[in-house]
Amino acid sequence: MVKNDKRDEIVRAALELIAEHGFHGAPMAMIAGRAGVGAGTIYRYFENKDVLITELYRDIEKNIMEALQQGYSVEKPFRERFLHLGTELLHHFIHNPLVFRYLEQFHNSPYGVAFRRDKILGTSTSECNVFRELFELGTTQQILKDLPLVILFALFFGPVLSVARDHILGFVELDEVLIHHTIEACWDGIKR
Amino acid sequence: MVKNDKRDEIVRAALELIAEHGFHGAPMAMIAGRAGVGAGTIYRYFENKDVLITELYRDIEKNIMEALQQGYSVEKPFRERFLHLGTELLHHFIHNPLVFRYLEQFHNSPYGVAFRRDKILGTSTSECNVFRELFELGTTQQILKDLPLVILFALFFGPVLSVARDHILGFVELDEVLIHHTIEACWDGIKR
DNA sequence: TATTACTGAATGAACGTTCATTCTGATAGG
DNA sequence: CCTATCAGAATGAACGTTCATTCAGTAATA
Repeated sequence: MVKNDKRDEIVRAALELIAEHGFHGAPMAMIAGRAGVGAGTIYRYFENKDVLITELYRDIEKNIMEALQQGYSVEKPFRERFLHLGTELLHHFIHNPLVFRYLEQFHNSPYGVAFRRDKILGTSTSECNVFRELFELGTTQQILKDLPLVILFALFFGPVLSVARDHILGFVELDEVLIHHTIEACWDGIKR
Repeated sequence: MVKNDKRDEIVRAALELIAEHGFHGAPMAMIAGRAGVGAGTIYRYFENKDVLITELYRDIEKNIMEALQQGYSVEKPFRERFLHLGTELLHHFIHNPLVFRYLEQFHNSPYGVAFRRDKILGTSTSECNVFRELFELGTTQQILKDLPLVILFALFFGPVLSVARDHILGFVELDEVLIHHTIEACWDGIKR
């Protein structure tokens, strides 16, 4: 009987604590406590802390991927598709601050670099594929600036992540209008 | 008796190790080893690890500030001033990868959030002041988009930091042309 | 009862920090 | 010129703490 009950509790507790305090501020004992299980129980579900961390990351990435697909259609015009992905991504971060904070912790750690390498250079089945597809189409169709994909990514993800962070930290209150303007500004940055 | 001999060695070692391995991957014993001093010697110059870390941060910030001032003149037209600051900042990061990596470590840590709060909300004498001044001027003169300062910052710093990171990690090779195009694209994002 | 799931005290490694000791080189007395 | 004295710089082994992980024992389930 594979009870995901406890596994889910462990993952939830890990997300909360790591998002709030970072990897080193979230000891296994604390995660176990928050999850309402014994410290040893975690090791029945995850080989070690690294595995817990990376599996949680994959869960999150899958969720984001699914959220972005909603209402996305290759039929729509290019610009509309871009605006959709941008606003959806920003929405998702704003409505899931724990997820966002976790991703930040993850990306700024030894774990993160290897994953980013895959995402930018490789052909991993990651959240970026839908973006990669769109951006490469945009450059070949001369809709976007003639810049390396990595630069275009930076011009888009850079502001989106910054803005999401500022919102979550309370430096700015993003509403629908502001979100829209931000993504439009990103568009101005990448469009030819 | 230049008292700063050992202090400088300690700071240099801390910069190298923390930039490369993060705060938790750079134990005091390792910093001492790299600096060629005893472990206890560090505590003659710095009260504890936190003080070492934040003093190193202030040193770095001061250097960047100075680098940005070079060739900067409030006489020049707005756009030119922006392009100057942008390219100089990017140059500085690219030519000082250890500094950049250290800043990333710092900003993504408990230390960083408080500092960012100051930088964005407060009136600290930090690297951002020259940017804040310029951007506020740009909005009042209706040169830049009518967006909160924080958003404009995100539209500029977001891409610059992303691109610098990608260059340093080897995901893209930035040359003069590419740097210029990147900063121009940022300009497109923020200009009205 | 047999098997599996769970627990949390025990373990050992790693860390920041301390402090008794050693080193260094300047000064003073002879 | 030599040697004794000394202040403070430097050292690194030792300490106490924290953490991930283990495992012997307990509870639940079949």
